[in-house]
Amino acid sequence: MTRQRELILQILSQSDRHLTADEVFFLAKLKMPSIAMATVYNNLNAMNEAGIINRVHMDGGADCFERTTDKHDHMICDVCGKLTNVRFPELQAHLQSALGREIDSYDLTIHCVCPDCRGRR
Amino acid sequence: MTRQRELILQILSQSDRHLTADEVFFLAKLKMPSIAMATVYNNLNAMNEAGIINRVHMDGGADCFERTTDKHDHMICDVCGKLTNVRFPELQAHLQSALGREIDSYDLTIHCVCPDCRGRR
DNA sequence: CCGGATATTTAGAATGATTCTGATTCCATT
DNA sequence: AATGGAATCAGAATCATTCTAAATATCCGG
Repeated sequence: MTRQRELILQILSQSDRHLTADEVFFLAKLKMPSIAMATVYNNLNAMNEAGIINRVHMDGGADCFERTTDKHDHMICDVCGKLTNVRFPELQAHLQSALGREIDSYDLTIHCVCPDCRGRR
Repeated sequence: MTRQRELILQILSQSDRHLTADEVFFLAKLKMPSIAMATVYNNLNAMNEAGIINRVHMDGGADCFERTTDKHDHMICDVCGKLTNVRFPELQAHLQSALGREIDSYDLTIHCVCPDCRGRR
């Protein structure tokens, strides 16, 4: 656990939203001006593989990262593009029994219109 | 519908697996040596937006494309990396009622060990 | 506390997928 | 045959991400 990794993890832990590598880099530079982009990616990748953080793929944009909490899925608003977390506690078991096979993991992203945008129409 | 688009669609329709833009380009060049990569991407994007084909994101690799058939999800083998289609006919309705909101669409990718790799251990 | 092995960081170059650009070609219509 | 609009082409450009090689930090046994 280097100072750089600690800082990156702190940034992700304190953020209330998903951050791109660029955003993490920008925020990290405020606290540690010498930090390099490669370091940000190195640590994001390492922590992602260790399961400490999650990488989230965004269609037509840079990947986002978030501090891992409990297993959850993602919902993207078709109107404003906001990414939020949703939870379906039974889903893995459900898929597993429908498939008749053990599942290691799954990624689910739902596209819908978020409450804010729905109300605004 | 230009000759190029027709060819690209034919290539995807006749393939028994998901193809990257590069693979489509290679196969298209065999039939039409003057075709350009930009044309392949233009048409893949246009047909994807029109719902005629699907773009499938692959972790750490180029996106893949397939001719659209019925709605289905994807399963990637953690061992050999093979991508196969799976169907959960009830899933969208299920997610919708669990979420209490209308869903426009969703993407689900399951990570597991495919039957071939399972048997081989 | 010291020396050396190992891992990490840094800056910038390199990569790879995809998109953009501007000129050209195609096709349908007049 | 002329016109206009859309699609194509080749190659340059872009963007996110990874790689490289040198410098630095960290850790461990003595």
